[in-house]
Amino acid sequence: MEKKRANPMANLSFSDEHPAVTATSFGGGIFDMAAYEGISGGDNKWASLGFMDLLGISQEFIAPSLFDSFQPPPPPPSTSSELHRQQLQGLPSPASTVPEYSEILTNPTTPNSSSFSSSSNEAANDIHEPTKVEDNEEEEEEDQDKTKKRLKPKKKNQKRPREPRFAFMTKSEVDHLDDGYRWRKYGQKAVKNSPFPRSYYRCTSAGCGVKKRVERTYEDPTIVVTTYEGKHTHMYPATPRGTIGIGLDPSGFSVPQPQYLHQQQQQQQVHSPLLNICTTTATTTSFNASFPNFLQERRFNTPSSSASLIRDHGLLQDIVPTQMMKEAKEEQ
DNA sequence: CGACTTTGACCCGCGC
DNA sequence: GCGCGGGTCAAAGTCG
Repeated sequence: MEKKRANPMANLSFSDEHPAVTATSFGGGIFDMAAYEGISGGDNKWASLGFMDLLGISQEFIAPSLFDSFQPPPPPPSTSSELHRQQLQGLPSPASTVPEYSEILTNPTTPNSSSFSSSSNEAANDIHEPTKVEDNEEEEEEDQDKTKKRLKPKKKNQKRPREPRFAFMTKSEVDHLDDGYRWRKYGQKAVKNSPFPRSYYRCTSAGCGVKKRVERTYEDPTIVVTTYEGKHTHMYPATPRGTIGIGLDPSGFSVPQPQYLHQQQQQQQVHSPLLNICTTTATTTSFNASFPNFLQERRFNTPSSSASLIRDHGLLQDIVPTQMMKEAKEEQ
């Protein structure tokens, strides 16, 4: 049984064995967290920073246009798992605004280090609807011998187009980080050249075909590589797992507390100049997945520090180039 | 009892 | 064609 997925902060401890992450790769670039922490005093402000904060993206960048096709934002984060979720959604993190989440302030944790990459492929132009591969054919075959598995042969000569993928690395002891959506595990496979299996999850919402792969890197077992595939076709769950459905206004968007806004402004002023996100060649052709939207927007809006994007060919080594891993290690 | 995980089998694409 | 590896299915088991 997988008991790691619930998002308890207790499962995420980087204070001692895993000292503060000093470098985070971001799509091929390196985000020097050590410099950040030196400025910030090394406290747990990290836990209250959203990914947009880390990028130095102020709320001006989170214009409505940016979220035209975006998922509604989540409730305030209670754990780093929720920080993780907000990173996925490219949202500022309205941290430490609700008493229930005060534990986040008492845990001397450092943030997860995340490395993002995203990709698409030639067939990624129309992925707005979940792929419905099998329909009537299958029902007709239901009466057939049920002792055999896989009675429903997939349509031949019909390549199922791959959804664009969005992969990132997270330093976490928790395998399945709670990003707010509800996932059902539908498979697990041993990964070649890795002692850690790869888990396959699917969004449980009806009609939503978003998938998620979770695996650990064999080079650094503390790094979890999560790959999202597809786009959610539903609203953000009102009461996601392990979270409380608060902080959402009727439109589904969270309303930052004044305290949060103030905190964020301060942090941006201080930390934005420290971001060192190197630009590499972006080969991604389209971004129809939800998650990379902010990256794309970022690239156009802030040429001085654009996030780099890499293709995901479906394998870990493609998602996370070895060089990137080495760089991250050397910085630690 | 529903939701979810586990796990072995199966399907498919790809390289040889 | 064959073998390998990735991805998926679905029955059975587990949990709350």
